[in-house]
Amino acid sequence: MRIGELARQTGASVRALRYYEEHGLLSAHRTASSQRTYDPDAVERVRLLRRLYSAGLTSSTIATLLPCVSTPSDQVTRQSIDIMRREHARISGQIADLTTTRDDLTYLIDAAAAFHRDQRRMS
Amino acid sequence: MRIGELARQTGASVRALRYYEEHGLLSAHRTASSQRTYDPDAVERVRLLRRLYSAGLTSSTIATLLPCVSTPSDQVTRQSIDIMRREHARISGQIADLTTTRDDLTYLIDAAAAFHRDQRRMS
DNA sequence: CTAAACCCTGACGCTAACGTCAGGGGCAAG
DNA sequence: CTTGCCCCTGACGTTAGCGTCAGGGTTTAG
Repeated sequence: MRIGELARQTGASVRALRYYEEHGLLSAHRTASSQRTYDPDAVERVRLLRRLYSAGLTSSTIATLLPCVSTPSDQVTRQSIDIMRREHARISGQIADLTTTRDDLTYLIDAAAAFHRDQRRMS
Repeated sequence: MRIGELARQTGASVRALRYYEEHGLLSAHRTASSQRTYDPDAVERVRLLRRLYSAGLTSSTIATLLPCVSTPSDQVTRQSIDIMRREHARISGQIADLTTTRDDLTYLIDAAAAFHRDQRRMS
């Protein structure tokens, strides 16, 4: 598949896909005319990348960890384990914060909606 | 309390606190010489701001919601309720993604650590 | 009184993850 | 052949949330 198709199937922009490649996170074959061609499993790869990005990892962190993900327990170093532990802790903390915030919002929405109903009843 | 003290108690930088004020998220009294002075409850306010930021809200989104937070069920509009609902959904999704990613990491760390132990045993 | 530590207002700098534009090919249909 | 749509490589633009520096007052301990 070509880049436009991959973009459609993953929700990533064409620019973003080139960016991922530029940073060593995604590879492509090339046709004689230099057009990128992707294997079907690139779709899953890109979805993984997007999850990692949205989890707050940076390109270079992802680049360090990807060898572990694609060929588990092969390119493993003490350093990569440390990075994973740090990210694990960071993400756990972030989940806790987000949960707090979400609960705050739940409370606020309930209160606000109730108030809003009352207001309508009064008018 | 002055700005440096507030920074220490919240973990935010002095620059960040001024930035929050600049965007209408934090208010301060001023001494005759223009130095900012904060009420004690500014500490909690700043902590709330940081949670919201780390939950991925932007300054302008926070600015829209803050009236609801500080004076619950007062400045409530349909619009602000919609915003809160959208953010609530977004955050829920983000928590799910983060949980997936964290579980992936847990698995990888276990596998990697085991492999690493084996490697040492072999050498 | 004076030095150290703190605060003020601009205003330019920075990074990440792309957006966007310029300029130029490639290929299938009609 | 040409119209239309997709693709290529630079390379500059953008946005948010601060960092940092310049130049200049202020507060406090001794």
